[in-house]
Amino acid sequence: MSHPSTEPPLLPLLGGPPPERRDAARNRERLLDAATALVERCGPRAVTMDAVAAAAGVGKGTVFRRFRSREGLMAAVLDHSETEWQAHVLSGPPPLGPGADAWDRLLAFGRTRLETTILHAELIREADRSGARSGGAQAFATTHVRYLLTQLGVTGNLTVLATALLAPLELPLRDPQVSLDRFPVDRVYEGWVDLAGRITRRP
Amino acid sequence: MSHPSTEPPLLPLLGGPPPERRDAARNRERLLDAATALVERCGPRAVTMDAVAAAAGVGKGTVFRRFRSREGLMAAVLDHSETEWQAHVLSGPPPLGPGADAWDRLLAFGRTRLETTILHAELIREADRSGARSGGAQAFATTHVRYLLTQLGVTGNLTVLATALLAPLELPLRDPQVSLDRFPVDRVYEGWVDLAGRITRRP
DNA sequence: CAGCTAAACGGACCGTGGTCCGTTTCGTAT
DNA sequence: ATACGAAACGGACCACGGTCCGTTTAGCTG
Repeated sequence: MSHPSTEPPLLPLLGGPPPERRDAARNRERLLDAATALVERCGPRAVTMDAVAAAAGVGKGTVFRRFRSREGLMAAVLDHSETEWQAHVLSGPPPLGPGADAWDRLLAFGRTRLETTILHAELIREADRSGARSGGAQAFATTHVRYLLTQLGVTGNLTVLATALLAPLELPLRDPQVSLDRFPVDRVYEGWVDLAGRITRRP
Repeated sequence: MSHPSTEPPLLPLLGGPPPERRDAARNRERLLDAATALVERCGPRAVTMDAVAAAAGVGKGTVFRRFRSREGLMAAVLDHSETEWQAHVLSGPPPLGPGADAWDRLLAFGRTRLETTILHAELIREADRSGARSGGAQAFATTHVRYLLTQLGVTGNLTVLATALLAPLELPLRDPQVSLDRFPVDRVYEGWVDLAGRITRRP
């Protein structure tokens, strides 16, 4: 024990878990690409883990070590597809991005979130079997809505209020009737604006 | 074609689908009982379809003919466990049942629904993998909330408003932190009352 | 009661999600 | 360059959900 050189953490270990080995990172990317491609081509429902592994040229065990479960893999694919929207929300042009006042941002948020939900409906369902919803996607939306509500001077249990506000934006998941083919989606959005007005106590 | 006696429907076939054969009904009950018992003993997560079939003394195919899927079976068990609560809502004593004014009924609804959700959390998760939620349980809650909102003179898109109102009552499903061990559940209920006030535009 | 049909039955069978463990590879320390 | 421990790899393996189809049975008709 005379040589203290066996201690790896010379720096305070800022980044939490140790970094990924190079082969691991490479495989993660291969897998994500393969999965995305397969999902696009066949729809999420039809994609099997074996197929993803094969397409990525990797063993099945590797898929599960990286993504834990089928649900985890789908969540990763989803997150990846939603980064663009998230970027728009965080730093895109107003009214969705910063610059507009909070109410207008909220409305833009609702509209675009509703559209995105419809667009990714199948993938969301696959990524979120058994509503654990700890996945990045939901967390992002919740955080942002809480922020906007605060900006609007809303006080109270923000978790409850944000949950209430977000739920109807997921209606397309339950009711396949609600699609982009106009009619019902506009109706939902209209109702949602009313709801937002009530929750923020607008006259 | 001279004998028209081959036509079964002498009466206009009021009851929709034809009634169940006696053996089928018997097996449905056996299966429901067996499933309920197993769920109670081992928790829903651990109950396999083979086990239910065996415990009911029935072939596996029969389980699937009756309940379509594992999810369907769990939904049936859940429905059965929730009948008592539903009866209270429909015809029990006030303020949950009829007799009290709509606002008080709504509050009682929220309280008891929250408690019931916590009580049946695991079962609900198993019964509702991939939020189809066409199951009786959710439909009942939605219908009742819409009714109460109407009584309170709320106008607008009631589907959207009811969805918003019901969502936070399912928070325990997402956050295992929220349990009956007092603190957080009271906090959620408090927040929900505030939400209900906002949605019905109470001062 | 015999005969018939549609429905219900059961369990062998299949595909897929998930695990396990012997082998290989990476990164480092000497 | 070599040695070595930790981490990643791969694919055989298992369990469970769901289907299929040959067999049995309920309930009617004459």
